Amino acid sequence: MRKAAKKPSQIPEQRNQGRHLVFSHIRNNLQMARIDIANETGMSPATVTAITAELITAGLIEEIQRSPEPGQSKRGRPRVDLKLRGKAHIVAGMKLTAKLVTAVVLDLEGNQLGKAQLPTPSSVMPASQAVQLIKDLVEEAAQSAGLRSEDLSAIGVGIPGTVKAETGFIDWCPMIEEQEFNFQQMLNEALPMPAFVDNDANLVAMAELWFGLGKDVPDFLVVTIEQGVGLGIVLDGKIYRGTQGFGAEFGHTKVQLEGALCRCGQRGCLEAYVADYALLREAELFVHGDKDKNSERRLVQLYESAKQGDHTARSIFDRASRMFAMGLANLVNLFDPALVILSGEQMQFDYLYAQTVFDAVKESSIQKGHHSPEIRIHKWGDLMWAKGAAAYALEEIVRLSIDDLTINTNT
Amino acid sequence: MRKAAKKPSQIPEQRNQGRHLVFSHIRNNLQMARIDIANETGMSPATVTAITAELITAGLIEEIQRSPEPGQSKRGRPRVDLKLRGKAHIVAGMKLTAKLVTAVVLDLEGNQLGKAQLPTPSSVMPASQAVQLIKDLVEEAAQSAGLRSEDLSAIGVGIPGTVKAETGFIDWCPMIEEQEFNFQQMLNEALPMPAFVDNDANLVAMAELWFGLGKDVPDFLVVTIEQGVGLGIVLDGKIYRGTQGFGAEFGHTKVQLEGALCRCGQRGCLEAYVADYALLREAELFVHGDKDKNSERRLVQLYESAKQGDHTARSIFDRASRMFAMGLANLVNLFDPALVILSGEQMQFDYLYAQTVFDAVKESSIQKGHHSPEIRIHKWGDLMWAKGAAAYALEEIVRLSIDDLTINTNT
DNA sequence: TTATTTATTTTATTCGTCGAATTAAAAATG
DNA sequence: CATTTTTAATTCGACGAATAAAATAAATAA
Repeated sequence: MRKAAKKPSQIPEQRNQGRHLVFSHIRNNLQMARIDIANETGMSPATVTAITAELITAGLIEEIQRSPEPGQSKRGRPRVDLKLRGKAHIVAGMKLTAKLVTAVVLDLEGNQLGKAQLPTPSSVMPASQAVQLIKDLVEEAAQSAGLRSEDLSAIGVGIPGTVKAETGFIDWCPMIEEQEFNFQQMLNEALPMPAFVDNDANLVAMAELWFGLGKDVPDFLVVTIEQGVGLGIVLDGKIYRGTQGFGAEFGHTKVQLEGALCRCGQRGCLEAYVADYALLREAELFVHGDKDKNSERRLVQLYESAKQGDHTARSIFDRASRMFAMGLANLVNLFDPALVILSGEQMQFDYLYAQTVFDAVKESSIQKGHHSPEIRIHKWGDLMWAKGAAAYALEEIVRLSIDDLTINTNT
Repeated sequence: MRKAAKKPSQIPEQRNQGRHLVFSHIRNNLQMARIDIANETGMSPATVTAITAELITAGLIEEIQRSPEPGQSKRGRPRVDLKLRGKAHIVAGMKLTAKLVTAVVLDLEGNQLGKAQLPTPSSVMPASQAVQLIKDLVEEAAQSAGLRSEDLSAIGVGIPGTVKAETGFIDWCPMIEEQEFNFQQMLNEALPMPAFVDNDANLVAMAELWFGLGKDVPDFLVVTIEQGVGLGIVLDGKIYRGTQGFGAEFGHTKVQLEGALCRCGQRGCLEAYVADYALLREAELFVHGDKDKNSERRLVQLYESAKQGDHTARSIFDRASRMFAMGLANLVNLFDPALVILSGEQMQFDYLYAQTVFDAVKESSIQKGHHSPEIRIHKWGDLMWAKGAAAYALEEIVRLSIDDLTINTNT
């Protein structure tokens, strides 16, 4: 018994697949003509006409006049491009961290219509307070876009911890007091629009998939370095979440037996070597004189020292980058991805994104008859995570819209 | 452009999917009635009748009388079970190693009809010689089953190295002199039946998927310890091969920065701590007196010493098992699988399969709100790898048979 | 023997895709 | 400027596949 039995019959399912296929092709290419959709998907032009007509009626896509080709002018009936209709859905995406909650408002085309930020009242809070916080933030974000929160079709929420994305059930979240509860359900009850909750590590992958470097690549990995080390896995165009919605704990893969203590309580985690707190912990032992109270500034100072050739500071970053390279190499050896994206906001600590790291990764991968995957660095604005959450909301709400289409057409 | 355009139209494709679905359900359950297939797949009974009729006509499945239920006798028309028809396809599977080539003959039901073994003439040989070797072995295996090689529908071949399974193209193989050539094509030209070539690490996973513990689990990992350390990844019921057909190099993930030298030339590979040669290498430094020429016996001696409490011998195995646990924990953290199967033939060195290892894995995985995956040990006979190769051949030949059905029905 | 129950098959209908023919909208031609 | 050519998009009829509903089959219970 490979999969649970499906209730709905198979016939409308076929059409539904077609609709999703057409939609995702238009989304990925930003705009394209029906004939190109037919060619790329292998469907007949007749079918494409039928499906696009449905999607236009539903308001999900619209026609635009193709800007005249700069190249040779061609004869024949000009192709009419289709593109997503931004106004079809406007969503908010937000990311919760211990210090700050950030939200962004996007339309279906990916245009940023507004944003908002609030300080997190306390590093741990009851779920009800988190719901209220999100509610306030949605309101503020909507206002910044000149909208009311009722105008939003959905919201996406990214949190640290263990989340079963299909249901929005939280097993455990460092920011919330409760454990094992359905956060998504709570949000749905408190908010006027549907909410979708996912682990924040997956959000950057989602952002890359919708708006970034992963648009044309079906299999890639996204590694982020923030406070911790995150990993998003995209296989066959979909986020891989593991069987418990808990895969991709890259930051806690072990790179050293009985190694440095990690904040998760274990030893030898990659994070315990490359995360901010790991670097500062080492620096404490050597830095004398006045210490800046602000940990972020202390880190910048450490980095400056290293760049100016301070031996101790240098060795701290050296070890971190070697460990990071080792972890990356392990990923490459296990997944054999087409592309690895190093994605982050604060790319100031570029020692982790240096050529020496890439070289080390390449050397640590099996080489015989094998090309190293492309490793690309992608600097994002500070709203990246929130955008990923918004992308997740868009994906889900579009899925619902298209599925609804099936039901309504059949009545 | 997510996927290359497909030429064949979509209509027969739908039916083909249905056929594969029905077939795999029967295969997984060994035998089941039409009504159960309908319930589990969500298809209507009418469709199941149509598809099973096709498959019966094609000779791939057959009806059997259901053995009367031991429980309460039920009223109504009795269900008629369907099962695979063993005689539909008989295949050989074989595994090539530096010392021995092993073959097994299976029918579609998984019955073992024969087997054969030959010593490998030399540890490295030209491809043409490998082809001849396989040809001889197929002949011998067929004879042992009372068949001629012409009676075989296909053969599956597992080799170490880098193989692109879709085409059977070998990038590099430690046993063969040539590099970057299409081995499958060579075999097809030399043999009367189609051949399918894959990396041997995937074969055990295939064996588990068809005949073993993975039958009911769509996502699992298979770890093998032989000379090296192998990993097969099964996601969504399919072998995951990475973008270059080169994923799952678990043995060469790094567990120690600048660590022990591996035979691959790199340092710190897991294999360099747990493989046979790694253990012997350490033992050399301490064992005095007469050395047994046979490395396998030396290893057994070392193991005996450890069991009898020899401190040095013990520490060698200790470190190996700790490293192994670390590598396993990394897998669990990255993939979050439902099941990890430790599968092997020679399970004599059970220090790697000990409870302490499992405990260490559990402790090295993030635990909050999260269950450790089941870790199961599966001892197979010595033909396991060859059976996996046969399973691969069966899978491919069945796929061809079913796809042919589409074409022939439409004429 | 008849009624009941359950599995399977048959039949009529519906849905979806496709090929072919048609229409649409442009440039090239004369 | 009308006509031809070219390419895109749409329409239409046919066909394949899945389904619901009805019919049939094969057993047990009464």
